[in-house]
Amino acid sequence: MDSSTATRSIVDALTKAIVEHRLHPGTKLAEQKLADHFGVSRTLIRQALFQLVQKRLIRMEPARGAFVATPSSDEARQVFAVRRMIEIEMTRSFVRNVTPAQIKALKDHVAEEKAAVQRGDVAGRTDLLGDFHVRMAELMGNEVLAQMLGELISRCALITLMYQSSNAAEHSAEEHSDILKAIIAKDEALAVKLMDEHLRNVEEGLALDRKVPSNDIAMALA
Amino acid sequence: MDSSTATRSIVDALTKAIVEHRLHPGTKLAEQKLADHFGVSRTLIRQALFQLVQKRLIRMEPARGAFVATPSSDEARQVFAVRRMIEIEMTRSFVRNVTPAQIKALKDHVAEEKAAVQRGDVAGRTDLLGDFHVRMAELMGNEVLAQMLGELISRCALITLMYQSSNAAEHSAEEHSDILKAIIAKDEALAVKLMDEHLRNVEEGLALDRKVPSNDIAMALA
DNA sequence: TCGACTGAAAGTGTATACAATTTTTCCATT
DNA sequence: AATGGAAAAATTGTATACACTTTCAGTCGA
Repeated sequence: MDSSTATRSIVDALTKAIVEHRLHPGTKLAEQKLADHFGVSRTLIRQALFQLVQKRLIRMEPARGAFVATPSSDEARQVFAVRRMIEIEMTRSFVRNVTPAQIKALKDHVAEEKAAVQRGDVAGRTDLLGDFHVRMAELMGNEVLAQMLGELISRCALITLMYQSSNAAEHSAEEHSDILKAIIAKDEALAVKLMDEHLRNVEEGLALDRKVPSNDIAMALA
Repeated sequence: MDSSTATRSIVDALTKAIVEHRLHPGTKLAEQKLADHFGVSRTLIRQALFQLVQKRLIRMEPARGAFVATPSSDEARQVFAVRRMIEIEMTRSFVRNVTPAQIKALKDHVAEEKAAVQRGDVAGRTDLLGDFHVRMAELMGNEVLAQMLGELISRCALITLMYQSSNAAEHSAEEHSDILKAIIAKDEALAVKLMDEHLRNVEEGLALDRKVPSNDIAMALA
């Protein structure tokens, strides 16, 4: 009946599966299998897949099908560069207009993060760490910003899975806490500096130089 | 044959038509008419429309069809706010790493802008004015950035059409020229300041407070 | 004349059919 | 056993069919 809702729910489900690492980079997404799983025809699956291509979460190869995206290290660096651009200014703007309610919301969020870290809930922690940034955007009341940042962070979820090194962002939660303190103190320069460093730390925690297993023989031997 | 290419070309054609103001905000996009026009079945049109929804260039109403988007003034302000966030930092980063080749490319672009202004080529001018910003992103070699900024500027094309006031950004070309001068002088602070002001000028040149003709009677009478 | 009902026309939402391509399987050949 | 290749199976790309919803025109009644 309602077109948007049907395919949208498929898009959401697949997005969630990819972001939550239940579908790994490179995985083939066969249309009929997805159709069977969701109990719909391939038509709707196809519509959903094309939307996921736009979100850069999958890629489609002509006549070969859809695959979960495998972002290159170059792309990863670019995504982080854009995140820094957006989030530095977002932080600046946030500090300037911050309200008590916003501070409380972020405090609650950081508390949740710490709780997840404490109880060793890796999946929950990863989720929450990304959400902190989207939460800031939402709290600013800028849906366009929240939307764009959300998409960038979805891509970061893929990137993280591909390039995660052992010493992956362990202290992100602490860094969030520090950023929040600077925000509360209305120390614009410090908050911006901490946010910039935080994002650089996350990026440096990745092994972006590591060779990624490739199916392409030509590339592997280059 | 090649799926991506077929529907992609439809997406591109429709995007171009919307951005170039050949399709006005609110226009109904009937699937069969589009299918006839492009000489394909509704299946492909549908796939294209769903992608355009993701690009926020159209909206789809359940069982009622697709319409060219009519961004609200709130959304317009948010889009500009995000543009400022991105472009301020982009400018900063650009100045820091600028090369002679990049300067030449921007000089050429500004020259084209001025030529378009001179000969009263309104359509060409509008195009070029947006392209200046995307061009900067491209020159930085960050495709992710260029892509995102491109999408934001596409939305600005719609916004401009809806809220354009008489004294619309006449001197954008000059402002671009001034920004470029600051870049050449490697005056980071000035370049950033000029870019910020430029984007604010463009936004203020719009009549975002003006009531927009609405088909929704309830809203029109509110 | 105006308004509400009714049926037809048009349009959307989804499934299915079918051609074209890719992948797999299996057998023959070296 | 390894290689090559042809037939079969599976998968994608596109069109079409059909149910359901909205829109519109025309008619009837007040």
